[in-house]
Amino acid sequence: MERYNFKKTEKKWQDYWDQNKSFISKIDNKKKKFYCLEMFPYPSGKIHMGHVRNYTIGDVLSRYKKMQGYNVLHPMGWDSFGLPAENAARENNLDPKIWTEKNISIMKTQLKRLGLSIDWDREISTCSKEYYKHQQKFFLDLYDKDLVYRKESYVNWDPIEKSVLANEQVIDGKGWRSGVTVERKKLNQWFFNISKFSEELLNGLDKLNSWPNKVKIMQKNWIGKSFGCEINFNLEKNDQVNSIKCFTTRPDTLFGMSFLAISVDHPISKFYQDKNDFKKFKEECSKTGTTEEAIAHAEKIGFKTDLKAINPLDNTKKVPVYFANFVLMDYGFGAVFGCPAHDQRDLDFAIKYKLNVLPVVEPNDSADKNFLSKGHAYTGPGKIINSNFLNNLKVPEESVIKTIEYLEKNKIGEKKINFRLKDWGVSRQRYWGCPIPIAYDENNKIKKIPINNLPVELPENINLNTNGNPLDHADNWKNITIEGKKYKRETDTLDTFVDSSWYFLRFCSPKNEIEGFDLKEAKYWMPVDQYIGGVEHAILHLLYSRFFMQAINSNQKDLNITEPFKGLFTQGMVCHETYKDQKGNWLSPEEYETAKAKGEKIYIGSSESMSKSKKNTIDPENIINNYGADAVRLFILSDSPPEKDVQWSEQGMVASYKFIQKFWSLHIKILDKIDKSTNTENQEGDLKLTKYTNQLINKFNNNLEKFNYNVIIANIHETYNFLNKIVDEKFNKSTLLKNYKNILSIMSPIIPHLIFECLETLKLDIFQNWPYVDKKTLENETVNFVIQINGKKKEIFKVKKDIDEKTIMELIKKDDRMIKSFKNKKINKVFFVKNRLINILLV
RNA sequence: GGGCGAAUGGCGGAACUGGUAGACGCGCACGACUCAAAAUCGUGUUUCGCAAGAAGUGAGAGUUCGAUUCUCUCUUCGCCCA
Repeated sequence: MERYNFKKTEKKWQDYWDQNKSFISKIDNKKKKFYCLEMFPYPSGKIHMGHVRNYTIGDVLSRYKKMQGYNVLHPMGWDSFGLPAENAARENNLDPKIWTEKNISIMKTQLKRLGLSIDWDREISTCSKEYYKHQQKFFLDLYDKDLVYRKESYVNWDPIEKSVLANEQVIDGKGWRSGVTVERKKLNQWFFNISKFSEELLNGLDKLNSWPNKVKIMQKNWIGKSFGCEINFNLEKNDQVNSIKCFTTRPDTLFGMSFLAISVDHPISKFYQDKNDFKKFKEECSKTGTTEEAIAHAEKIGFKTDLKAINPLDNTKKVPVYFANFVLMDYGFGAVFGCPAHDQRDLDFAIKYKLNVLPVVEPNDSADKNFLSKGHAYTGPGKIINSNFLNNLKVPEESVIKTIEYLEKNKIGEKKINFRLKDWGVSRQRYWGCPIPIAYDENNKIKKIPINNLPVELPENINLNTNGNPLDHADNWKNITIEGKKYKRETDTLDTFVDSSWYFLRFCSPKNEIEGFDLKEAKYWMPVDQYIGGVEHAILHLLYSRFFMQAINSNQKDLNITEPFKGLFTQGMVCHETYKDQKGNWLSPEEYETAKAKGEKIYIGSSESMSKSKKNTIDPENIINNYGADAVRLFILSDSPPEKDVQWSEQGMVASYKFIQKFWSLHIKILDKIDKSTNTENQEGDLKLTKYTNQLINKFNNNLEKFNYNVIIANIHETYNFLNKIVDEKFNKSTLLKNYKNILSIMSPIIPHLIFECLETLKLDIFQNWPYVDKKTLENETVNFVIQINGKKKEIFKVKKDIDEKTIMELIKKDDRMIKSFKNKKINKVFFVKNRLINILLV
């Protein structure tokens, strides 16, 4: 018997798909479209297991939808701008473009070896000028619409990358890529006015029914809509300032106010900037970083001013004004009032500076009443106390609204909605990114690069070994003349998140030279029906893409699509055990094997997501070489639900490989069986086979729609076991062929190479349609009927369908074991559930 | 500190709207083939018990004839935010 040669067969079908352009997609108005998109990769050099998992999940879905008759768009491209290319180029003294293109070519070959049903004619690369040309146009469009602006602002400065990071790119006070503590720095920066769409981005979430709830909640929290009011605090007579404006969500705690805290960047700070102790304090604050998280963890420190703020509800009460490190200039107005009894941060601050603490909310639950003696601020429900005319209001239902009403009536404050979402800083001080199509005249006035001069191309052959941004030093490129006037180019390039914020649109018409996307094509293909990628992009990339769609839509109403991704699926990570030697160095799985063989002592650590830094990676290329693409696809889907992390297991991988081999052997047997069968055989067996097949299709349908791919793999194993068991029985030839064909068909999205080969040996069409379920055959004429005594399972009777209570009771009374159970007992009550069970309660 | 989610054999994990817990795979054990091993095939595998039987889905309660599934409290873990 011939062994299945995966190398030969997989190559054969991959070439076939390529040559026959099997997965090329075109608009077809007669067909329903299905746009399946996986997050495109960064061309780092080689594909990793995370890619394998991501693209296999998408491929299964694409192939399934195609078989169901959808016109499927399943493209692939490269998120090819970014720092690694610049670093690699610097280290190896070559052009980032060459490095990137080489990587793309390697990774493309690797992806093709997975047998993905991708329309490669639509391949795009964000670092190509054909792509970023349009991005520059978008930028200028947004600029015209006031959705892009330039301002001086404090930024998170990554000293390793020598670049600015967005707040979202700062994790634990450290750069998300470099892992180094970020610093504060003031720079002129370009911003996208994402906060203009705060309300739309928040409301849009409600319509996204096919998004994981988790992601929607994360976005909602990120946008952070809060309801409150702004209050104007008058200051005790002062020459320089009269009042300070604050935003608060808790105006109802005003009577508990014991200080006012303002940011060190607050306009008032200009009156203090010459004072040495203030300078020192400000410097101290700058060490904290600008993220909310860093601030929360840092010790609360303040700098007391000589100002006194007057409580607007009781002008006999005056409180000190402090500069404080926990107040940010870009949230609210850079000023908050402190009510220590009901805000932990304020309480910490008040204790440190020995300020008054007056409780103004009495907790509902008496157990909470002594909160202050425990050092806790109380933020829960209750009623207002110690607050004059506000007393006895219910917190929070009445208190906030009633206080705001009062403040508005007396013109002290105003109702206000505040968002946590800040504008998106897109300037990066790097070479390898999309140039910003802007120049400055000698007065530093902004000049848009004329459309005809686009794209602004990156200069080639420039020195990357400079301090800071290499473009700053590229004088030939930087100095330009437009319409006879001299200008200097903007040398910042765009954050790479900009590149990925509209690539899904580009895929609709990737070769259009005039526009970023063709309206007709975009209207047909958009939105993406199923987007698949890692949950790590739950906030940034998805929010930015949604912003872009809003912005484009406000520009081009005809498109009439505000949400780019109709469905979202976030897959889990691929994990592997970690190993360390005695010196504490990480070991790769191969090094671990070698060291173990030598008898060295190795520490086996927890299983963690595969990463180069922990060396616990497995190279997909080796795996494909050893076991083949189908086996890898099968394994990567088999062990865990796709949304959860999966544990890489060599044994599991081998099992999948063996399964492919086993299935091929079985296929040879079935081929022979079909050959030798005639058209008159074994009614009972035929029915059994037909029934099994239909039930299987039904299971596949349900499980595929719900992304239960691991269960599908279990179904495939069961099917093998079933076929293997019945292969020696006799069947009607056409029944056998038809059912077997359907079984093969539904397996083909998972292990396409093997199945195409099987279908070919059967001389059948290799592109099968998805089979329909024959509903009639789903029903069984017998059921397994459960007999319970006092709610516990005792027996299972195989009985005719729709058996009634009386008949089943007769059967029970004849059954020996049941008779034993009934001995000396009386039947108290009987619960009968049709076709399922009977529960007999005995006393 | 807040939000969301999870917890099922030695392991990864199944179980439709409350109705046969442990599908499928790994591992393990035994058997067949073999001089032997690997590979392959077969059988078994929640725990306790020789068995009859009993217990059993993180812990504890509740609702129900019946709870892995619903409710409450707690523990641990994960993710996000502070």
